[in-house]
Parts: sequence; C-alpha cells; structure tokens
Amino acid sequence: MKGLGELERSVMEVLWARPDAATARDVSRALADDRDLAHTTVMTVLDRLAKKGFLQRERDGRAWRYHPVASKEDYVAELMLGALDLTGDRDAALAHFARSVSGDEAELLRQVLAELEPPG
Amino acid sequence: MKGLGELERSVMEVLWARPDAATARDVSRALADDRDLAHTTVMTVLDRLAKKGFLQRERDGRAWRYHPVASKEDYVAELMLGALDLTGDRDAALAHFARSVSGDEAELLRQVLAELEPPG
DNA sequence: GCGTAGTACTACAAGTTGTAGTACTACTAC
DNA sequence: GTAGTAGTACTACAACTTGTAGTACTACGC
Repeated sequence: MKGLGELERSVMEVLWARPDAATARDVSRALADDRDLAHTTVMTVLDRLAKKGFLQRERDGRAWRYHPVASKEDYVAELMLGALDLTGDRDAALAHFARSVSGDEAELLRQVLAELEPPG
Repeated sequence: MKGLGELERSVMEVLWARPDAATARDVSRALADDRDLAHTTVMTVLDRLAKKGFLQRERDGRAWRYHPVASKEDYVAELMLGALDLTGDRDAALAHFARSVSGDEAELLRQVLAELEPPG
C-alpha cells in the first residue's frame, strides 16, 4: 500500500467526493477548475489507480465508471497502520503517536475508544 | 517529510539502534550481515539521509559521525500525522483510525491517553 | 459517412532510490 | 619518506514512479 502522487491524490479526492462511480470525463471536468489537464492524462491516472488497486471500474456502455475501493478514511487509516508497521515495536510507536496529537485530538480519541470498549 | 526507501530505512534502523553516532564504516559493518553493499553505497545513502534532514553529522577526525535527528518513534509518529493531514477532515480520519486498531492496541491507547489527561 | 466521445497503447521527462566507481587526501607503519 | 589504508567528494547510471500527453483505432448518433 504505497503512497500516491499529487495528481493521483487529486483524482482520488474527486472520486471520494462523489456518491457514485464516475467516468473519466466526469473526473476531467471536476479537475478542470484547478488544473488544465489533457483528458488522456486523467484517463492514464485513472488507469494506474485501478491497476494499483485503489479504484475499481465497470463498463457503462463504451465508457468505464470508476469508484474507490476504500473510503478516504480507510486509506488514511491504512497509511497510518503502515507507518506503524515500519517499526519493530508497534506499541511504543503507537504510544508515542498518542502523545504527539493535540489535546483536542486526544480527547476525540478518548471518546472514540470509550465507545469501542466492550460493554460490561 | 517524505517516506524513505528500503535501503535508506535499513540504514536508519542501524543508527536508531545505536546509542551513539556512527561512522559510515560502522554502518557498513552492521549491514554486512544482511546485504553485500559497497562501502561507497552506504556513504551515499548516509549523505542523502543527511541532506534530507534525517541525519546530522559531525566531524570526528577525518571521518563523519552520523546520528538521527529524530527517534524512530518520532519518525513514525510524523508519518502518521502526515497521513492524517492528507485528509480534509482530520478528526474523522483519526476516529476511523482509532476504530481500526486491534483491541489490545485500543487498550494501550486508552492508557496512554489517560496518563496524558490533565490532572484535576 | 462525419464528428464526437471513448478506449488502448505508447512515450517521455523529471525525480527518487539503489548501487557503485574514481579520484583525491591524510594518517600509520615501517 | 613512501606504501597502504581509510576516509571523503564527486560522478554515474539503471530501474521505477509520477505527471503529462499524443496517436490510432472504434462505436454511436444524426
């Protein structure tokens, strides 16, 4: 699970932001505001993302419709877990991470973890 | 704060594992068990790591001694925070991450966060 | 049949990473 | 005082990744 390039991430953002699968044309149009890209560029990136397993695609007439395999939160969580795996001592790294978040974020974590806690 | 390559990480591991700064020769020798690398290869990697800001170096006679700028846990925590920053919604991502760790890890997080909690 | 939208395939330049050679320099031991 | 040795700096190069795009071919509507 490698990181993505900047353009690749932009494309993912577009797809993550949509409820439904999108065609290359849709993505092209969505990106047109910010960057001036050839349509084929967008197609290439979509193709690569699909090959890397970030997107799935299905036929829709002659066109392909792409949609993310995982949610953005899943992706970010996986990146974080991947970082954690770099270390031999996951627990130490996790503890260190917990100490490095802001106070508000620590509070958020406490709440989420409390909800997780098995009842009883 | 980009990710590191495999060899770069191996070199960092060697340095993280030592209490003191090490010379290129030290690192070379430490890596010799696993991989058969030219000494200059190790020097190049050390040089690059220093240029990227992961290592600091000081003269020791004619040689350089390298030592990590940050601990391994710092590095991993920064990677994780970097992943978190990829998202527009840090809190959502953080909550999702918290829900994606194992039960034991959740418990560890609870403990660490409890210790962090401001007294009173 | 012509334009349009769509695909597949190919290409290329810049940057990163792994890998290493060469050339030059200073200290060490005889 | 010279021959190794260990050390550096500089350079190189191939593979891979990523951004970027062109060309050629195809199906569909009018």
